[in-house]
Amino acid sequence: MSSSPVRVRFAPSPTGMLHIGGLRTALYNYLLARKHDGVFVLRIEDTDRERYVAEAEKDIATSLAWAGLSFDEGPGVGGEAAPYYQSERKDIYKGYVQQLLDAGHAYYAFDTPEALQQLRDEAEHAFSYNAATRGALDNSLSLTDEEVQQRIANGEPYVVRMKVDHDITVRFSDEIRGSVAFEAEKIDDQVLLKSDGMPTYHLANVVDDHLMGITHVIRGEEWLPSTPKHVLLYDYFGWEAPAFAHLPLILNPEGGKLSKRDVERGGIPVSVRDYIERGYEPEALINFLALLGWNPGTEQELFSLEELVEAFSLERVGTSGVQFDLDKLNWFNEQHLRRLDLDGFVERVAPYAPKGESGYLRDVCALMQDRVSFARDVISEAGYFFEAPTSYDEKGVKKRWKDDSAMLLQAYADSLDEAATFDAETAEQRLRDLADEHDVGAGRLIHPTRLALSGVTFGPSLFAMMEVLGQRECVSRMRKAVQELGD
RNA sequence: GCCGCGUUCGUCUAGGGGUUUAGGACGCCGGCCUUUCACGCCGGUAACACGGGUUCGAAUCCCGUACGCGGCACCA
Repeated sequence: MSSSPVRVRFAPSPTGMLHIGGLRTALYNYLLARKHDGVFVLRIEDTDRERYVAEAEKDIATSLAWAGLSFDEGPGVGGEAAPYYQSERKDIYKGYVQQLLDAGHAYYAFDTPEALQQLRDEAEHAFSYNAATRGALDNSLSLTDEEVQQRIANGEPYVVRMKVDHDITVRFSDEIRGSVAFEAEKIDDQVLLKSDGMPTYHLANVVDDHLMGITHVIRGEEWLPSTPKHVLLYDYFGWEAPAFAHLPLILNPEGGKLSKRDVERGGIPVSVRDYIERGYEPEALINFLALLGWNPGTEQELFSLEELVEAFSLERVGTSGVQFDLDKLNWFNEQHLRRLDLDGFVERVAPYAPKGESGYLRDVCALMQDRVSFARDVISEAGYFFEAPTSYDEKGVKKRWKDDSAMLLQAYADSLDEAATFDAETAEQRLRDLADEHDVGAGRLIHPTRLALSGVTFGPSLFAMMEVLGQRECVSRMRKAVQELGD
């Protein structure tokens, strides 16, 4: 275990609801921080005013809180490196851009977005703003100083681009993939400062990670191709780059990038919010996500968040894209539901339950905990605990309701009605006695009784169920069934 | 098109030169338990992308091919 002060950050962009892949990125960051008694920072990368969604930031906070991923520094909690909104750090970036400009590592460019788009459209393969093309473009490297100053003074919009020198190879080590190399001539002169005065991700990300003392940048694999730009930037500033770890992408069941479309197509929700709404337990989603791309090297599958912290390491994160399997998530949900103690389980079910006596819900839960995949199933699959059946399963009736059922059920109801005490044991005793009396198998009574009480042919142990339902309710439902189904 | 990353059962994965008749989990199939249905337990199904090397020996190392994914914005 390392004793170096680990500082990691999760830096989502508030452009939409928190993505499931984003939650996994946050989780891995969180795990590394907690594992090494480090610091987990939340930073909001809101430099894109065009795509800003006000609701998004709240969703990020809500989702992280729901998942149990607490952060040590960030919006709301503050910290030494505040502010944690990039939009509030504009002046900071300005200074660093100037530093780059002064050192000749960056330059002004006046090309309009439209002009660049046209170049891209006209290019045979792909247009790149780089050492080979910049001389013919509208920037401070092709213009005289006076002209540049004049145009800026005139209020002409401009951007600042990083000047990437060619004929070098940018190498860096990725914690997950090992050594990665890119030829500088393939890297373009990335815009660092947009014409609206906002930094781009690349600049802001490097400056902030350095200023915030980030030691490990853990992010999705989609960032791998732009990492050489970041490495170059650290170099220009004379800063030591943090360790990089690029996580394999989460794929949809067809093997493509998980997108909104997958919600309708494969039933795979993309937003964390959707998982919350569908009733997944946070422990299950976290456990599932942790194992999606990482494995502990043991055969343990079920983990609490604390256990994940204990077991986690970057070295055991995989390298290839992983497909999302809803069946397995569902299995984790069942497993985590069963791990709960009864009171804990009741807490999860309570929000779905009709108002009523809490002791009763607890009794129902005790019978249902091992039988459901989702907490709400207790209510949806065993509604008969809360309301008498209004109909009887047709196929069940056909199979289980015999000629003598009405008569037997009537007799059983009468017998139970007279009982001085009522619990599972007496219910069973009286049923077996009655069966003996009429010289029929117990099943002849058990099945029609279940049908009468629940309307369906499946469910928890009949006698346990009867005890929970209570004497009066059982007798009444049985008599009603005799009337309804007759003979 | 260019650049990068990847490739073990359908899916998540273990394994990192001989311990492998390639292990576990989900799913699926079968059985046991239960006069219900589940849970649980037991068993089964199913994989090293391909081709060359290196080596006494390769799923494991190297090269190539194929395929997949990602990136190539004044988006992150």
